[in-house]
Amino acid sequence: MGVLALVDCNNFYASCERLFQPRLKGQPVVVLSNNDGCVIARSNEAKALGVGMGDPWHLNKQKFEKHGVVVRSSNYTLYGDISGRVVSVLREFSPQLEVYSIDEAFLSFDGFADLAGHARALRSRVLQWTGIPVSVGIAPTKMLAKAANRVAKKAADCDGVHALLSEAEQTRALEGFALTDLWGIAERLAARLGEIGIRTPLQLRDADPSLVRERMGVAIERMVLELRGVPTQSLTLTTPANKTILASRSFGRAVVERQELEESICTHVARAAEKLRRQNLVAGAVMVFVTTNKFKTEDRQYAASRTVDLSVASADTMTLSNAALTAAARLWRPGYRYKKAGITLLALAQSHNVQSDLWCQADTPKSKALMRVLDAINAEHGRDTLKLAASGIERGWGLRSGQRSPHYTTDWDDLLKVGG
DNA sequence: TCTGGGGTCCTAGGACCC
DNA sequence: TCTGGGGTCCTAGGACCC
Repeated sequence: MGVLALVDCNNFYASCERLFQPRLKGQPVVVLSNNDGCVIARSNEAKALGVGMGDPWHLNKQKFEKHGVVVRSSNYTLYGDISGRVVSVLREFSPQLEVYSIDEAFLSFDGFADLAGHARALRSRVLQWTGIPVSVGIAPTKMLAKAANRVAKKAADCDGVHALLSEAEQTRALEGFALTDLWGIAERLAARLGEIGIRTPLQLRDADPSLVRERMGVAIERMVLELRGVPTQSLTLTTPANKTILASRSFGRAVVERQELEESICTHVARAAEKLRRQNLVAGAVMVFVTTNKFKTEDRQYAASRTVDLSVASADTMTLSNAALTAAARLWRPGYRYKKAGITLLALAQSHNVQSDLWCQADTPKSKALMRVLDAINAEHGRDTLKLAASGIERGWGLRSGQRSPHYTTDWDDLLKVGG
């Protein structure tokens, strides 16, 4: 039987802030989202004061002041850096490791005799070397490891480590859980499960899997199996490439001018393009979206998105931001008070087929030569022979092979020869 | 005045193409 | 008179996670 450990950093962002400000030890600390909008992390002391996840800051300022809550703006660069350090310590405790999020990792604990002892050693070394406290849940499946971790965090007497290996232990732990304490079940799903008579984690575990599948779908059936100790999700040892890249921000105040919206779109394009480039990907489409302020119910509401295909060769002067602005023009409606805008890069593909010397600036002699080559090839062999994809570089182009591309080449000079 | 940002997966209808 | 069906893309929305 395989054994997994879920290692979860306690109050991660708040713990990171404490690393460099030892005076915050023992103090209630909260970390705020972008724009200092709402609470996204709380120290135990802040939790004890009743500060909730997602609480808006502007509605809680007085309360925070009254209780001496230390408020920090978020610093994701710092958190990412510390996360990397934690993971490198974890790797010393198991080579089979899945980084699940910025503050969590699943480790295979197969082959270790003293599981709890191994976990305690891990815990103290992470604390010693990085200063971050973690909790460890040990169980045969991811879902049970999540549950075990929850117990480890809650129960003061288990020293940050808890194992759910036997069915008796699992039953005892799940008895204290609500459905929504389970990984993957939130309010809506819990309500739907209630409709078919499933109101507790134990009822879910003991339900007929095929019936659950029929009524609730395959995802919930897998949860039943995982709760029984039957793994349905294995470790993902290598980080899969992103399928989408999103860049968005809320405006500090309502935006009514088109130009202001367009400026924000261009900023988002630049940030998303940076991420795209860093991951060596190309985008096949760009989607732009806007929304009004859903909290202002007296405002007229509007939410829309428009997508522009980037794989069409005809638009030889189109850059990523041109494409995004084209999409923005299609969804722009005057008279609304916009609160949020963003872009998503879609249909991402690895750009390893694209050699760096195939990248060139748009509107340059090289790019125009490239366009002539493509036109010639496509005229001769059909328009989809080669496709052009906007690159991650703003104002740059790269080549991506089409579905049928007998003339595909990764060499710039070859390509120019093909086109005559 | 002030309520985050970045992801995944799924579903469904309409448009459009062949 | 009988009036297809499969596939893909786009838009929109739902649900969940950290």
